[in-house]
Amino acid sequence: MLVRINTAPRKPVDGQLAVLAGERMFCSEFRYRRGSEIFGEGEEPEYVYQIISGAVRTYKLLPDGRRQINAFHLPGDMFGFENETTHRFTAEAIVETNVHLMRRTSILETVRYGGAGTKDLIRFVTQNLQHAESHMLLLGRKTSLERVTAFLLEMDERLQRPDVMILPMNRRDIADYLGLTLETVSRALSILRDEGLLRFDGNTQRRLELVDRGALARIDA
Amino acid sequence: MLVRINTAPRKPVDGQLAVLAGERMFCSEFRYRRGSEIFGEGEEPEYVYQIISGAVRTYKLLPDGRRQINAFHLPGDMFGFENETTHRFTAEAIVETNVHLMRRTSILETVRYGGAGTKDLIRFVTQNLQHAESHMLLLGRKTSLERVTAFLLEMDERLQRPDVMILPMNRRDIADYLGLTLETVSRALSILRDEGLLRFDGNTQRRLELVDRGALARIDA
DNA sequence: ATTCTTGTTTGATCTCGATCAATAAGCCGT
DNA sequence: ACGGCTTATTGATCGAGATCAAACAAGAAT
Repeated sequence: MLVRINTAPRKPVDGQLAVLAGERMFCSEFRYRRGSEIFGEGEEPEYVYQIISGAVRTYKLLPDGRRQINAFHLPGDMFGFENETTHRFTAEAIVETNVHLMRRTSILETVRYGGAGTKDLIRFVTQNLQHAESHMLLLGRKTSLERVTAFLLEMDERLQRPDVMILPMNRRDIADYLGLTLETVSRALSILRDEGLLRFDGNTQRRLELVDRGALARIDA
Repeated sequence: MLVRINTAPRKPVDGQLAVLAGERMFCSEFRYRRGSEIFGEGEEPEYVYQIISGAVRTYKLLPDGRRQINAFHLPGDMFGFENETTHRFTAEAIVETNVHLMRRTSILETVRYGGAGTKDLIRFVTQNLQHAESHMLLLGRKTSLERVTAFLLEMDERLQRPDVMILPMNRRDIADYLGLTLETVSRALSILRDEGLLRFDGNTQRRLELVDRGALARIDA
């Protein structure tokens, strides 16, 4: 029997960025090592990025080091667009990551001249906003078990429900995304495992299999 | 000595909506009673709103009634724009509220035909996103005292630092905005009062005066 | 004024998730 | 394979904020 795992990107990678800027736009490629910074909060935005392979986290820090991850970006996803003169958060490669990048000014020109990409740009920003709004509900009002379950279902969907899900991020990243500690994330995963809703696959804790998506969906209020 | 309070709107109310749609656009007026719903989550979006006077809360609910308020809207603010076919949250008047409203389709047409309002629309959505991103940091990582302080400073700024700030929303609204309970909000306010950073003005708890904005800013990490 | 309702504060106690701590399990390079 | 390092799990304890509860204050209606 064939087991689908999410090692290879499953979304078409050509889409959004090209649409946004018009097909003939120059689009170079770049590779970031695991853990390296792609851009920092407060820096001037030069490029817009689309992930070819790998994974990226974007986050904000408080002065004392507390971290809130806004979003994880997976193959096919765009990130880094700014309307202002500074980046509002930091972006880092979670694993070795290949991206397409394109000058931000190219995209702004598209908008200025009423290009076809304008609607897509509005849709892109709106989708980010939509994600942020549901994440506020999670952060403000959900329990730890609900948060972890919501995270699993979000990743499951974005990876197109693979049989075995390979998470690129560690427990601390998940915790900083969900407003929890890594211990609480680990405990919640253990509970879900003990109740038979998911399985850790083989001998590594980053591969997991959602056994009962229905029951998980019922937990995520 | 003249004491500035925020009973009257201080921002020009003409701005955004008119710019967005073009000056000649038809723009009617409407009044909502205290507590009444302006639109509900899941409904089809018909209008975009700009507040003339009053205040509005927008929120999401979980099935069991837990509520997360995304944002408060004050005189001059626009809200209710949707790119999708349904509203992503509910909007209610907090107090008696007068709005300008304009058909959503008019605004979408402006974008379709590459109107001057397109850039403003992108800026509008981006500002919402920006607010949501910093609110995620608050909800995920700040303490109750930091949250309440951040709320006070946010309102202070949006009301243009009046000498006496009149909050239109009650403690429960503030709590549901900050991911806390109303008791915790009340306790935090009492702490700030006891430490001399703010005063309750006269005999009502909704009027307050920020005595030491510097100290408040230092608390809000 | 008086009553009713709604909103706010304050206190007592509880609980969920944080913190502290130890162990275990992978991963990587040699 | 081995050792060194990072990541994850699990247990014990703590504490910030929730919950439960009561008293109090402020409007609004009569």
